[in-house]
Amino acid sequence: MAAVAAVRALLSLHQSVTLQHSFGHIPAQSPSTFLLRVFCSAPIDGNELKPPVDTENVSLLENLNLLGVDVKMARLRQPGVLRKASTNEQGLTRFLQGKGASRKVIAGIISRYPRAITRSIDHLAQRWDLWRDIFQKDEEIVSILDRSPESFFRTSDNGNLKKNIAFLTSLGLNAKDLHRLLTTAPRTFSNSLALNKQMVEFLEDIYAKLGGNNPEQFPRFVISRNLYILIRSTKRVKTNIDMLRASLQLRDSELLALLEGSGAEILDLSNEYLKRNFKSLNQRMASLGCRKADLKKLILSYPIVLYIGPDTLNTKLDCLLSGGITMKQILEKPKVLDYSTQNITGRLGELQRLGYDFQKSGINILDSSRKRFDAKMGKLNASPDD
DNA sequence: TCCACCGGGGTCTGCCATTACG
DNA sequence: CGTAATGGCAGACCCCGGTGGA
Repeated sequence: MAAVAAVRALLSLHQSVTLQHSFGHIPAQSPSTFLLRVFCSAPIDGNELKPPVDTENVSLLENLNLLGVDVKMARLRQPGVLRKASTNEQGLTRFLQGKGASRKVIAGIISRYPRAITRSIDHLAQRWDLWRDIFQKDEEIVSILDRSPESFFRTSDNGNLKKNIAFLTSLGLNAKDLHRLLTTAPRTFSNSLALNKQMVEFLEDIYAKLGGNNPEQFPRFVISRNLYILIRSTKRVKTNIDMLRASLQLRDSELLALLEGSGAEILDLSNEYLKRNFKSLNQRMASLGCRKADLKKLILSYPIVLYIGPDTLNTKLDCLLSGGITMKQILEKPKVLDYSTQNITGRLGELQRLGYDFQKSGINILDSSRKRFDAKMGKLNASPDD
């Protein structure tokens, strides 16, 4: 998801700017003058507002600096950790080094989730082994810690982790599913067992109420379709389901079919986002002369359409319509909306150059892999009047 | 041999608020 | 009380290929 990545980058840029701003009154200085300052200011800590550094563990700060940790960032995130009398940054570092993590990665981990240095070696080893039950190589785990240190370190409850794995397995998730889940949504495994159970029970419940036949299969189905579901709140999922049911006036059987199909993939969207996308799609279709029934049919047959933001969706529709494709064709083959605007535009251009007639030949050609599309283009180029 | 149908796969953290705990 | 643990939130698509029927 390039868009997400871009937003992330913007966010973190913003964060680092605000961070610099909020610490603007502390001039950049070497570790030694920094420590000197701490010592000098310590005796005179009156009742005026003072930087939090006075009570911080000075030798800890020194260690962290040596490790290349961004202490400012750490202080911003979990200030309490820097005041602790005894921590395990050395042990953690050796441990992670032993697993193949670079200095830089380790520093990044501590900077972003300082509490990591409060975990004991025994704890770390045990947790690592539990993750290794799911991952084949230490390397994979290191890359996840690098990506999301919090997922691994946020809780110290290894028993809970063990129970989660057992619970997820009991739902029918196999080794491959667990691997995908832990790779994609590692936070799931740090949830309390109760929280995970709550979502699973919620799903079973809804499914049973709608008259589904095998409620015990349903959670596994939803999870493997939507790996993020367990790190969302039941409130969010419920609100989305209610919203879809109400605005499309779905019968139980229709809602059930939706949830059993690709509908599972849009359940975790934020409530506002789903609403906004729905509204925008509704408006656009109305302006194109579609009926309510068309909208309902589209969403039931291709729920993913609601995943697409208003701007992207409208651009895609514009491209397709101006390329000589009708709304009717799109409604019959909504999967064409799956492809990126860039992909669609590029293909439309290529096809136009060949004088491809969508009314005659349909639009299936747009829904194909790059390889297949190119193969088809090769053929069309060889015999253009086909 | 072709192509429509269909399902699967990648991908997602870092922060804040609240509650639990000592 | 301070810190630790935990829950929740915003953010916002794309692509590939097996397969069975024509």
